[in-house]
Amino acid sequence: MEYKFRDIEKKWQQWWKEKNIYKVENASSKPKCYVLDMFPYPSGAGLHVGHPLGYIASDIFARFKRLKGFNVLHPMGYDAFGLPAEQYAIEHGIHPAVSTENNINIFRKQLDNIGFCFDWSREVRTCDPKYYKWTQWIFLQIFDSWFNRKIQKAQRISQLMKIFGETGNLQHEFPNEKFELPSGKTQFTAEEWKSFDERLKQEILMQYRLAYLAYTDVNWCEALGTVLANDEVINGLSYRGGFPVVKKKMRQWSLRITEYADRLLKGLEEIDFSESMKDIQTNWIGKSSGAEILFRIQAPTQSSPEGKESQRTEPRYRTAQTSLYHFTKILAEEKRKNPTHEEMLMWQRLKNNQTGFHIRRQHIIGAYMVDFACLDKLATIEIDGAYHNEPEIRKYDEARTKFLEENGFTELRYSNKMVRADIEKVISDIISKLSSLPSVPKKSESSKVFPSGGDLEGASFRVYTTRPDTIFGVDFMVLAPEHELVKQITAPPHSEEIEKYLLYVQGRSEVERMAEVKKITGCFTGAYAIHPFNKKRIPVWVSEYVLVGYGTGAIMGVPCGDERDHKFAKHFNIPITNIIGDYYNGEEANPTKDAVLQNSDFLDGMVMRDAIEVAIDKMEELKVGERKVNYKMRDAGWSRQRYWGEPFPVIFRDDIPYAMDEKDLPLELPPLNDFRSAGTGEGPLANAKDWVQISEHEKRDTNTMPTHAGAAWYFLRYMDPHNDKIFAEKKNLDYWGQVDVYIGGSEHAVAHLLYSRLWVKILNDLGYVDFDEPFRKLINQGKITGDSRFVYRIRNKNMFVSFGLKDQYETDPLHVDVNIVDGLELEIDAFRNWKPDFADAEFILENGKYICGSAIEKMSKSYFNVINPDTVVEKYGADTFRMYEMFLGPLEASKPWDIKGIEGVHRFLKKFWRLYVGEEKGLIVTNEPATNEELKILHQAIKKIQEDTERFSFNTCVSAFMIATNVLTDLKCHTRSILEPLLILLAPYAPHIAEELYQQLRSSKVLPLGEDLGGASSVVDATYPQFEEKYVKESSKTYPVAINGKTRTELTIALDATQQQVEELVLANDVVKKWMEGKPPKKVIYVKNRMVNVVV
RNA sequence: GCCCAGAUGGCGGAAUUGGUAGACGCGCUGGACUCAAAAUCCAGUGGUAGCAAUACUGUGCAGGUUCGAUUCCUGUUCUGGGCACCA
Repeated sequence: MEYKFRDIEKKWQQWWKEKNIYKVENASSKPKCYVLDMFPYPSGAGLHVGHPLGYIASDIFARFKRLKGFNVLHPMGYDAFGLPAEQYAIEHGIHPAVSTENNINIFRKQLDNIGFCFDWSREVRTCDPKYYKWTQWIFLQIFDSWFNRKIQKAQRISQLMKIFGETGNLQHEFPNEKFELPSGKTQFTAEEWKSFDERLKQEILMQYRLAYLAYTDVNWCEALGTVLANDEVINGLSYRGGFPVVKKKMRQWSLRITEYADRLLKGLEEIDFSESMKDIQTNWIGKSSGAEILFRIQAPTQSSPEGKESQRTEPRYRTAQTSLYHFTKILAEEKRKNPTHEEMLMWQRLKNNQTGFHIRRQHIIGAYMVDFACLDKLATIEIDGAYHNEPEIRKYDEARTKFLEENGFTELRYSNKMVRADIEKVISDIISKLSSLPSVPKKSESSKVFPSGGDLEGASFRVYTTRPDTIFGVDFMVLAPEHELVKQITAPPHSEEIEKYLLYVQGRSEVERMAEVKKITGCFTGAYAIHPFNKKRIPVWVSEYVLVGYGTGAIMGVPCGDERDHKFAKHFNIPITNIIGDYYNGEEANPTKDAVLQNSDFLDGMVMRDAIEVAIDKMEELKVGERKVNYKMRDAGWSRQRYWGEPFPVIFRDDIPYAMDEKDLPLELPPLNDFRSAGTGEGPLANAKDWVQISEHEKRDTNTMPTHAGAAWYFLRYMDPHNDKIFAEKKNLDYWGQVDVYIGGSEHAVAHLLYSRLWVKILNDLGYVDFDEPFRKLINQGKITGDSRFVYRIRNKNMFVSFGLKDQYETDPLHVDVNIVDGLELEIDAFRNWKPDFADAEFILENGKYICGSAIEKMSKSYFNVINPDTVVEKYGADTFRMYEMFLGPLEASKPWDIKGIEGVHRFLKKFWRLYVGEEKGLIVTNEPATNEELKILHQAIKKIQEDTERFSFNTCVSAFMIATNVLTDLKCHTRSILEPLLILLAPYAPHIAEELYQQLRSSKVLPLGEDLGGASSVVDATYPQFEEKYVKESSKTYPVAINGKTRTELTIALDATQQQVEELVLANDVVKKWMEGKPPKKVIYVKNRMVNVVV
């Protein structure tokens, strides 16, 4: 009987399905094992041979564990929300739900073809309302939580409110250091808390919530009217269309993951992730410790910005008419303390540069006071209340408008009603109007307003440094271009240059800004900072290599100790102070901590390492700085301006977000046909007006959650996938617990893996799950790359030249479908039929053949190098495919797909088959007793395969199967007691052939299955064979014998030989004697079971 | 740029703690079976020299530690990955 793999595989796949072989129960006396693949996104392109690599590995492991007596949870489902489906909908008008469903069906068919043991009764899809109901529910739990730093745990908001009612926030400072109350304070007492109105209370609580709203940057493309993902932006231009992209602030949800930075770091110590994965996460979190130092700004003088110090204490800012200054100033201060409700609302949104513009409130211009002013853009913003409607006031208003116009101001007006109804619209209108205004006319004499020098009374900024010991080596300061002080402190002679520079930086990505170290850019602001200790004047620069989001957005430049600072100083000819003596050679910076400090005032003579603490202590003593732990990680942006994601389960009542009632979940996506964004920066949901606007005072969020949301907890849902009372029953969560083995690509290193770790930690804090880390062990499978083929077209001709001759012509390489290339030789007829353009193509051949070029690249449709697993399975069978994918190399390594080697694996399975089944006779297994040699082969295989499977070294397992099969074939072994255990060993790898042979053995009357292996109804539930040492034990070993480390001969020596016996035996050997050339042996090294070495 | 991983025959790879480098498979060469082919089987296969025994050489490159290094250390070159909205 032939090995008819196609029939066999179809038959058993069907049988497994009918018998529900892969259904897993939540209750079992067996130990549990949870084997999980990373959630796949069902893309329209379907699976290529690279995708199943991890699935095959996890499938083998799951089957292996089941044979070993575990209750194994091995589920599969779909991360079905996401951008590609939405983009497809925009381009083809097909609803994401429809294309996603189609894609899932294709995906499923491809998976089924490979014979995986998934329990499909547990399938989940993130886009299913029954699923995302619980995604929303968990989001609400996060929204209803805050992080108590004292106990390093999340607690309910009600707990926080109770604390506020008792002690205010004196025990729990605002997590966001920049936040301040309308009074300008950052602390409040219990009494004050009680006196706050609802709006302020909610605003304060928002500062603590683990899911919170704030203004954060997006990539905004005005021309496309949409927000773009980072990888849709290239060199500051949109990927589609090449339109300019700028950073824009939008009010969005964030998760306060920064509060968990320390716990996420600590958790890494107890989980089994690869070192590189831990490194990536550690870097991402980016914990460092050092000091935050306060630098005061010295205001530049108008007349001589670079000149000598001015002692002026009066503010330089002179928009106010001098005679009225004091009067209006008092008035302004008065008004600031008693803002109207709407003014306060606005101020919460406008302050602290949230809009990207520096806006002041109750500002005096001339003799007039405006509600808000953006002086960089010469714009004022008025909130028009009833107050302004009185005739007298109106007259005043008109005079003011006239005055402002004459002085080049643009006035923006909004009614109180508008502010109350839709503040978002007002804010986004302000942003867009301000964006369209030119920045302050630089040399306008008519204007009484100068863009700089103002408000500098007490102006200061903070820098974060890990090297406070180098404080006396500071030669310059650098602010991030986005730093809020930049425009304020820039002196007029420099403002044009700065403006230009800021424009340049706006179009640069962070990676570009960090990466290009050779290209040094920057711009002097004209301002000086004052050294906190020696009061030296330090020039303040702006440069793109400082990022606003990291630390304080400002650094102190220490050229002798930091290479980047050094290059900067050299490039701009800034004099360099040497504080490390000989350690600095004048050519390059030296980041040492071992130097003895010089030129460093009170730190002189100290080793840098020790000076760090001394410097910080002194700073704290003088109140110019403080000890500080810093994290590179920022809070996670959780809003997407997209349709195809989970809607936020919140309702805005008068712009204050409130959690939806749990019983109203899920909040389903409204039906929509047009998925283009609203053009205002809002997502497509803004077009569903009825859905968004619930009532006059109630609105929904038009954003949706990122795909990370559904994927942050799906592994919990598999434990109880159909529960409609809770996301998963506690007893199931307790039984299955952590994922024991998680297999997937390293591309998820920071996003998915950090967010799911975060969600589990929060659920753990809130008492829903008992574990703190979701994944006990993580394995990153490598990628299978494609092997592309190229043809070379002669420019402007429909003529193609073979690879070896292409250099004689001017050619362009074109990707050619790998399916019409045999090795490197192009099938010319197939090529002509491939595309109409090539029907008349002519060829220049070498040796009568057209030879293609080749390259290893990502497997991608656009490279025509995609191999569909279906075609491989059709030709060789699923078992061959599974084993070949494993045989290609180590699971974690990336490797190119090469179909050639698959023949060898296929041949192995045929050879394996022939151990059991004769060509004509059918089953040829006998009950002969096994020989010692056969038993040795079997038990060597059991040991090797068991150990290697446990450590995910599947490629060496395949080799081991081949070796065993080769030797047993040579021995003509057909013994049941050898072949039956061997079959079970193979079952995880090649389940179909194993099931077929197992069932043949079972149904054979003369050959009842061995009781010790379970005699189960399916090979899936057989018992894994037990390794027995006695069969592989040997009494002697053939040792390599080396003289001076070079192997010269072999000797068989008894394993229990003593050192002395070995020495005698070895020295008596002729070959050894020859190589010793009569010299006496210095030493004989004998390592038992390894080797012998004679040193002469 | 920063961080990480990797480099072994013509190819994919093996060598688990420093102990016979190249297991296993592909490819290639020769042979058996066959009218022929496919399939299957047998033998050989890192390089150089040699009929052979054997010798020398060999794990990206340059050094070092060691009786002994693919493995450990230092430096270096190249390749791949990550660096915050693809998933």
